[in-house]
Amino acid sequence: MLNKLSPIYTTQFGRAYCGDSIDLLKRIKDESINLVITSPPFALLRKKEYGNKPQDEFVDWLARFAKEIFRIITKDGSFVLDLGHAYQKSRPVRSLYNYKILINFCEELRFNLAEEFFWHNPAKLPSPIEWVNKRKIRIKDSVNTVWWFSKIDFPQADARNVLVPYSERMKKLLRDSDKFYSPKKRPSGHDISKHFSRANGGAIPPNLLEIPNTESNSQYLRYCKIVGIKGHPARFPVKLPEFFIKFLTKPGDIVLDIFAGSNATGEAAESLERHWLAFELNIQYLAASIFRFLGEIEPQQIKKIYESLSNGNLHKYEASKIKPISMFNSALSKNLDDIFITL
DNA sequence: CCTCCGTTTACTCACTCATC
DNA sequence: GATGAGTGAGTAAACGGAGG
Repeated sequence: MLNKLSPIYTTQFGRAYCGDSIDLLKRIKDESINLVITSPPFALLRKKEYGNKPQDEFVDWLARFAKEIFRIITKDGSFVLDLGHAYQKSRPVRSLYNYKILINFCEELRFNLAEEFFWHNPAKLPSPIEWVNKRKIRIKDSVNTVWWFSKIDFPQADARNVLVPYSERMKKLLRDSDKFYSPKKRPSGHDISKHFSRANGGAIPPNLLEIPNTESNSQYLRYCKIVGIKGHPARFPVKLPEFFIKFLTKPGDIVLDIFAGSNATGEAAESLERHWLAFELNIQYLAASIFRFLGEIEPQQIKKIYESLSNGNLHKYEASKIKPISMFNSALSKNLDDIFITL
């Protein structure tokens, strides 16, 4: 094994490593990562090209990674896990695999469930075809469960970073609370006071995250087309990691995605000035993920970069040299070498 | 030629967003 | 305002290869 791990590319804030995440996680020091956010291959019945695990092996398989994650996140760090649902084989009955993960991580690995989130993708196609489209005995499943785990009861979190605009009705109330609102005890028993009319800069968001996954002409996809490859087949929208990075970290913190795929997490972290690490087993997926960081460059140059990264030479590429970052805040600079164990 | 496998293919549709 | 591109899932039938 190499003494020093070599990223296949770096940016101003991040590093992308190719390899088995179990091995890579073991090279990270205890309590050094603020947030791990990831979406593993789901335990679907349909075989996917990125190699998903069967339902009966899934919990044990993912728990091996989670154990390392528990070790490497800071005391007040978080672990956010996006999981889609699946059906049992040959039955219109749900698999409980994502709930088994939740219970295993909390009861065996001693994670807290800080909060459960639901990612609603309204543009999800109606599926699975057999139960939903053909027989019409089930309706379309358009939410993923997103479990937010922590080690302690009070992990770093600030909802003020993820406030959403007030509704039109609430804006009216804030303009003239006397006219639109009368503080009193509600039938539910809640005593809604005068404080309800105080403007706090936005509404507290719900745990239902409505984010359509409809990317169709991003720079990433355009560059994939230029190079002549398909984009990663199961990308999550950048807005999803963006929400949790804003909510659970500060600028300069370190975010890790252990199943990085096309590195949407890295893109979100980079734009929010958080350091990031991306681990991905498939060199082609990881090589293409550099497209997110290149800016507008010539097609010939895009092809050259992709070739040199995907040929397996683990050629180190600095995206920041291609796309100069003008507004780099040096106060946030951190030596990412410090978080790795040197053998 | 037939059987027993495993593999491939047909089936079926809601919604968003950028661009023209 | 219309258009095109992109986003997936599980079953069962069809297909194809190996072996007798």
